Amino acid sequence: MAIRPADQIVHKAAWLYYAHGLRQDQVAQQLNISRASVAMYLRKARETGIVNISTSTQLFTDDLMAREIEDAFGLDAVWIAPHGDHVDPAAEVPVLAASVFLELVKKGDRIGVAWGQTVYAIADVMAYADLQDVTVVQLCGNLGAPFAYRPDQCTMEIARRLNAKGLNFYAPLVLSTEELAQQLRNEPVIREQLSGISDCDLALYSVGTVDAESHVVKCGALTAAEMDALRRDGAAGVVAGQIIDGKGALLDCSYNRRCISADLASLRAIPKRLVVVQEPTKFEPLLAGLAGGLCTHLVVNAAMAKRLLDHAKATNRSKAS
Amino acid sequence: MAIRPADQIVHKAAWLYYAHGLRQDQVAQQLNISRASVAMYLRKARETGIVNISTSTQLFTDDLMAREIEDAFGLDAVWIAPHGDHVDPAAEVPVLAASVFLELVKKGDRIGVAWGQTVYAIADVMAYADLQDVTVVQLCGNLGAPFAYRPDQCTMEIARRLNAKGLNFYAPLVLSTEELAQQLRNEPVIREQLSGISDCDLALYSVGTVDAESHVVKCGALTAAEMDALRRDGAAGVVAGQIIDGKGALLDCSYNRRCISADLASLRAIPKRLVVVQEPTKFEPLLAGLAGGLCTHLVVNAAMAKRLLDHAKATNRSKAS
DNA sequence: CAGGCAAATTGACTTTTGTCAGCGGCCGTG
DNA sequence: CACGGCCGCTGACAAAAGTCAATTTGCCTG
Repeated sequence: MAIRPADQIVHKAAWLYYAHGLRQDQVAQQLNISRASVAMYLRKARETGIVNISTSTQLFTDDLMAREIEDAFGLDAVWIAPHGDHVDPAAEVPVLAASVFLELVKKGDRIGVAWGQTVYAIADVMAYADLQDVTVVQLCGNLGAPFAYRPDQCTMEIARRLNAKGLNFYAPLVLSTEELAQQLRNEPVIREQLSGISDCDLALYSVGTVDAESHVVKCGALTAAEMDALRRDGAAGVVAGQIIDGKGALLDCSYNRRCISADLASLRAIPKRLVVVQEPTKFEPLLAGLAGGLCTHLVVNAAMAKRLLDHAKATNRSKAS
Repeated sequence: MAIRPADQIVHKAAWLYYAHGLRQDQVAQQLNISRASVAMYLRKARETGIVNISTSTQLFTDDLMAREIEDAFGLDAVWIAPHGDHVDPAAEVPVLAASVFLELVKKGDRIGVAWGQTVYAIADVMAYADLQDVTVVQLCGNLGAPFAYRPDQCTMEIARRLNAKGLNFYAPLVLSTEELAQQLRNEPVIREQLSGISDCDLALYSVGTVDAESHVVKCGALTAAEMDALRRDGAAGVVAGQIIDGKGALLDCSYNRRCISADLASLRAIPKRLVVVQEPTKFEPLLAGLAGGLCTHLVVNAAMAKRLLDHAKATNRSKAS
């Protein structure tokens, strides 16, 4: 991607301002344009990722609790969003997750992205970056639902923010028969996408609940009654559109067999698996995901962190006795 | 390195301001401090690398000339600083080099740094970063000279800017006898440092001239007359305090044998070797360095770029004829 | 525990930056 | 070639950020 001539001036302004530390009026003088234009160009530079402003997320890993969770669950890194000592507590987890995500991405990476409200919220607050040789791939099939957090939207939005290539997935998440799903999985286009998943360097997803509030129910992939039945059969959470049991293994059910999504083994083959959980109701699903080794890097809020730790301690005690 | 409690507030302020996009007065309100303090903390955050602001250097690689030089000399990447269409043309190369350097550094890297005016100028304008697991190692022995750009100063300053570990080199650059140099090289402390050089992921250096203006002459390691003699014997440039011939090989001379510095083979073992050249007089030395494969990434100004290209074309023509 | 010193904090002021309505040029169209 | 719509630029004003002297706080010492 060659720089368009129009971007040249944006780049120059950004360079003089941010790299050389000139003031806007000096930049304006230098480039023979008005200062107002400089201000505009600078905004554009920030929105394009020509200029990158990032904040260290160390504060949130430095928590003692984060260390304890890392140890208890064998994770590589944990970030804990403190509870509401600031204006918009709901935004804290996504904002933190977005920063963490950008910290984990490297040039040339291939990134798998699933879907859900949380993932979309992260995309929405993510800073712009200029990672042209990065590829963002969709981890699971699509839903026709009119929600903004559809798999393709999540992938596209993140790709847009990073200035990266977005690789979409042109198949429905769930089909009506197992046979059709199998056939579709064998289609070259789909097969290629699915087999490319294990080559990712980084994955981003949340976990879903297995109740009437679940996205797969809200999007019409399953009825609330069907979901209830699955829960009685051991369903504990949803990852990349698929239902897992309490141990984090794929639940043996028709729904999963009709699903076109990333194989759990492929997910586990991705070295960095960033899981972000926000809602308190997602405690059990998260435990399932952790048990199944679907997570190496975790972002949660303080309340969830506490529950995780309490759970780990309780489990240890019962083991010891 | 645990975060000191004093840094906590700096971090929080930076987080609210840069990650959440609050205004300074809102941050002040949130943290129950005055806005003036917030402004101060934010400055501190930038100076500590808690907040990172970086500008893409694409503009400077996108030049057609840069591509041509890459091809002509087989380099991985070339950046060209445009000539003085801006206030401080002398600062352009160091500022660009500093940005490029920061773009090339990755977490966990080991970085070799040589010395010289150019290297120090780069360190001096380098943005602050928070790369705690990075190690900066000094590539060559020290000089007692009262210049700011001594090897240890260069290493230390860069380490300070990156918040990295600085590994200094406690030996003189040149000794009076070859025997002593050899003995010193065999000292465990020194040997360890020297053998660690090839493990670097990135090296930063410039090349020096072989005249009375050379740093090794100005610092008293060689007299102007000795340097003259060496030039007649084929000396073409100075890299990490050592003298190389026109082909970029170590010149066979007493000075080099008395020198404690990075073995050229070790330098070549470093995957990314960033060479930065500013002064026009360094054309021949640069050619020598390029010929010796001592450079993979190059930052020069437009005038130097032109000379390099002209030289390459001339060489090609004479080859063809 | 008083005194003194340095560092941190703040209120008030100045400088710099963000914004937006309005102006002017450019291009496609009738 | 005139017209209208659109885009990008600018001037002027409002908002936000930077700065600094004065003051407070915390801390060490005698």
